[in-house]
Amino acid sequence: MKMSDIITAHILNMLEQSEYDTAEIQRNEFAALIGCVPSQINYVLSSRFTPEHGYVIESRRGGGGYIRISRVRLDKSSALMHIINSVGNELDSSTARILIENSRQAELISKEAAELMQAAISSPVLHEIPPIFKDSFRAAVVKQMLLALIN
Amino acid sequence: MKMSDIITAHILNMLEQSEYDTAEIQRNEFAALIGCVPSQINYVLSSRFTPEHGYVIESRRGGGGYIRISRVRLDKSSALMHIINSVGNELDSSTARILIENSRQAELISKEAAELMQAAISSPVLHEIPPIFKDSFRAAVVKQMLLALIN
DNA sequence: TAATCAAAGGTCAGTAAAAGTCAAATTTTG
DNA sequence: CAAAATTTGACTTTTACTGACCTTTGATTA
Repeated sequence: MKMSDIITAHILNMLEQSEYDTAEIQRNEFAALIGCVPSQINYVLSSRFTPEHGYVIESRRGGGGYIRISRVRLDKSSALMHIINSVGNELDSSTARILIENSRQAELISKEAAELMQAAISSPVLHEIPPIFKDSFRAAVVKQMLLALIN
Repeated sequence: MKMSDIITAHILNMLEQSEYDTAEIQRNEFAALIGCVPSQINYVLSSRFTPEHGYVIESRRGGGGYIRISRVRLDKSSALMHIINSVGNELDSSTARILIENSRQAELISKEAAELMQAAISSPVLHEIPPIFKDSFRAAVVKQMLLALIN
């Protein structure tokens, strides 16, 4: 396996562990741990953790220096999160449909995702559960599916 | 026997062995093994493993580079329809999860679609409906969502 | 306080390791 | 024989890795 892939995997793993999508390393120490030359860390960061890839790098030199890698939430994510939060515990049929259409219009979700969401709350599915639960079910499905698109 | 046929046979054989219809080679190494010039691998790939023939090629240059050949199913729709038909009126949690994972592995559905499907039948959603309805609900959701991907 | 030192991280250019391209030469096929 | 397919290798581009040297920062010392 390539050194750069190993380094990438390590960082990704740290980000995964982290609650705030942030990993902090000390370059020399980290390089020694993995067994590569320090400058290779920079290579990996600049080739695979760029802003285009959705990451932000901050660092500090000198004693007690560090390199911090953060996964940034794209704007879409926060917009979606906003929508999710606006959905209460119940969601009726037409509001749900409009919400999905609007998200699609705003390009927050793909055409495929929109179709999948409509399918998940379509009549054949609702037919399987008692009427009393429909609105809370719709709310839960829509929220969970939008949430899946953020992660 | 022609060199290009030998190369083709080797690749086909690797695909045959592979569980997920994917073969990965290193061009120089593979060429040396077979006893041909490296660029001939490209010739074979571009003349016999094209998308029209049902294959997708991915590659990476540089140290540790590779060429990956994958056989893609052209007939995704009928494969999906087959799966839909195999689902009865009830679907338990782990069978559903495996079904989605397999569809994903077989590249019948996108990563996003797989995540959306898992989200649609995740615990927070199921929590909204009485236990007795869960299995029939799962079956309906999965079928409707896969159906949406066909249309 | 100013000068100095040590401990980080940053940069860059050079080398190596792949894969890609293309056109000329050769072989196969109809 | 003529056209199509195959083979080859010289040259290009991309990606990975390394080490020498540079800059920044914080601490210590005269």
